Amino acid sequence: MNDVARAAGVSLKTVSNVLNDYEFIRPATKQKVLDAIAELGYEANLTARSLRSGKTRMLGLVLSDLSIPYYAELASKLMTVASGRGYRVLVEQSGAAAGHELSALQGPFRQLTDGLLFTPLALDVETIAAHQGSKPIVMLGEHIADPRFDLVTMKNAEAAEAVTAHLLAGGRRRIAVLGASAGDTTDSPGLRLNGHRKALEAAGAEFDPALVVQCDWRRDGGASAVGSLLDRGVRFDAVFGLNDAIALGAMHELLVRGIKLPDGVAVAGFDDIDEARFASPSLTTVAPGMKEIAERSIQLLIDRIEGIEAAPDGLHIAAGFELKLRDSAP
Amino acid sequence: MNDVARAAGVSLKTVSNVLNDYEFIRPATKQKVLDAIAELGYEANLTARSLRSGKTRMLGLVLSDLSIPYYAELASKLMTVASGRGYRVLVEQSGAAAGHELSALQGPFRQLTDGLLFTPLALDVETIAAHQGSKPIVMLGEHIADPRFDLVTMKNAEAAEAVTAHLLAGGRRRIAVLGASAGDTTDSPGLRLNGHRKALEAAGAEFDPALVVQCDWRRDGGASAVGSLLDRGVRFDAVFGLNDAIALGAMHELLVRGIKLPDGVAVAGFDDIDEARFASPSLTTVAPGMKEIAERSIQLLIDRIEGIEAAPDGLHIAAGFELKLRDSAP
DNA sequence: CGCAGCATATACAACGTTATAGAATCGGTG
DNA sequence: CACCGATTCTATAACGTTGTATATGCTGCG
Repeated sequence: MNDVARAAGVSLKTVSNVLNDYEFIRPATKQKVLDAIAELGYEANLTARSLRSGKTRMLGLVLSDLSIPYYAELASKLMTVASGRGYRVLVEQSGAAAGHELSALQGPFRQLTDGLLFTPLALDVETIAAHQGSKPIVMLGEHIADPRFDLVTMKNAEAAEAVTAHLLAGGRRRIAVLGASAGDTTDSPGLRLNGHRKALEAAGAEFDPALVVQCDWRRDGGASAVGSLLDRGVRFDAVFGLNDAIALGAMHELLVRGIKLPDGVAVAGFDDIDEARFASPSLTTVAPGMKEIAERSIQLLIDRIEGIEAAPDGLHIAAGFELKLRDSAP
Repeated sequence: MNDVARAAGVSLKTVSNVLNDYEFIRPATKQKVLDAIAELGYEANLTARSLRSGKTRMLGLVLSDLSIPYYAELASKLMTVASGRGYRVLVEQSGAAAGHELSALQGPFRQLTDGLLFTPLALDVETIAAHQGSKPIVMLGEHIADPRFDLVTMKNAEAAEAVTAHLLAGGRRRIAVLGASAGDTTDSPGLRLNGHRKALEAAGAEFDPALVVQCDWRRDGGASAVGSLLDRGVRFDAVFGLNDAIALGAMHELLVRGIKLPDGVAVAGFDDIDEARFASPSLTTVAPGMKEIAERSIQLLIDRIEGIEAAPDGLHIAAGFELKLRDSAP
């Protein structure tokens, strides 16, 4: 920067002012500086800028594992949106382990970022509240629905209700639900299960707890969950996987066992990952407005970082959803 | 750091020395400093450290799009490996556009990272060579196989040869190859096609150019490629998708058109993404040693960064592969 | 014509760390 | 007991930027 200043015949600070769009600079001066910058191929040192300003223009994204398609697609969209606003995204994989989540919240990772997009899976609200630090955090997902935190999420209950309503409309009466959690009704599985039950009630259909199975939110979770139902001789004519991975795993297991889809059993999922469109049969599912989630969470986080006080604290945003009817449950 | 120094009754630099494992420090002094650090909850400022040392302990990863499962899985593994060596990975999506690739090579992104893992898809070798800068770069993939650059890749030709040999051994004679490129024989599609031809030759089978189709390396590419073959009435009894996404898309299209897998047409892919195991039928493919690729590329890049001169310049590493036989081509 | 007041540019210090060079301490040796 | 080398510690100056306060022109008004 010194060289640029000398070449342009101005002071160091004037160069800095030009770079920072300081208001009171004569056009002629500004042009001289810009010319000198172009001629010398100067690029500002971001590390020094960060040290002085206290900002890194990086957003932290904490998720369990990038190799999970839903998170990969989300991360990709978040990066694109952030990039348009002049920020980068630094990803940290927690493996859904409390220890990792905590260190992402407190440690060096936090220092490197101006704000956090956080998908807590293991930590509880109080622990997070106790270690939230001073920089802004926006929660993604449902695990933390607390008035103290900003939250961007999807319409879990409404969307799940729509899925079940669709299955019921198709004449299905015994709908197996795969991927439930252990009793919590405020996390994603809980909310989605609630939506499912609401649709059953609305249609006057019976809710049979024997049709609800807990499992990992992964393909093999869905495969073994549906397998266990079949092995135990539980009858069902539809499967609602609480996410697409579960539904796809279940679909695979059903096909392996010679069950026709969708005639024998209809299958529906949740998330609309890219893969759902190309499964065989293609998977009926719900698109939870991921683009909107990406845009609004980045927007909110950056507003908080830059001190724009548009929204009150603890803002909760739910993106719109869209039912995607495909061959697995037409 | 000043506060820690005061609390421990030593100088600023001694605290710094303790943090940097400087050799000549009395155990007693070191303990005093560590106690003071613990008591005050001090954490070193990474930005200041970077400014002074010129290192950020971040590695750049340039790839086209994180939402592509192969890249997502690779990125996930690279992050885990890097984390074990005390580095973070900063991802930049290029969208396979030359402009983005170039700015990842030169711009602020480069400044933020100590070294680059680069998957160039649009830029040619000479452009890269002209803008490579002074920090280390390790190439991932085949697009740049040049003695001037370090490269970590997979055994494309050998693995593809093994796939085709397997299809031939299963009695298939007319194998459609989906995802070829426009003539280049040194990129991934070219090398894999070469391996395919070598297997044909070894078995004395004829190579029919009409069976080779260019398409995008995505699900819809594979779907439309196999669709066009069927529409044109080209006969084939097997499909070799040059990556899994193509193969899965093709599989979907074949099933939609009522063709039985694997009886009517056998399908094989390349990459062994997680999804391949859970497709219906499960996809026969080749696992290209992604774990090994992640480990060795990070190892090599960090060695270059830290100035460990173990290997000569322009090192080329090819990870081992493993054929995964599944239901689509048993 | 002098001066207030705004527009424009600058000097200097500070952000928190590490590199360099040199000072203090210590045990052992001639 | 002076001196040497090895060990241990420290003072000072960077790294490259931006914030604060201040200086310098310039315009227009009384």
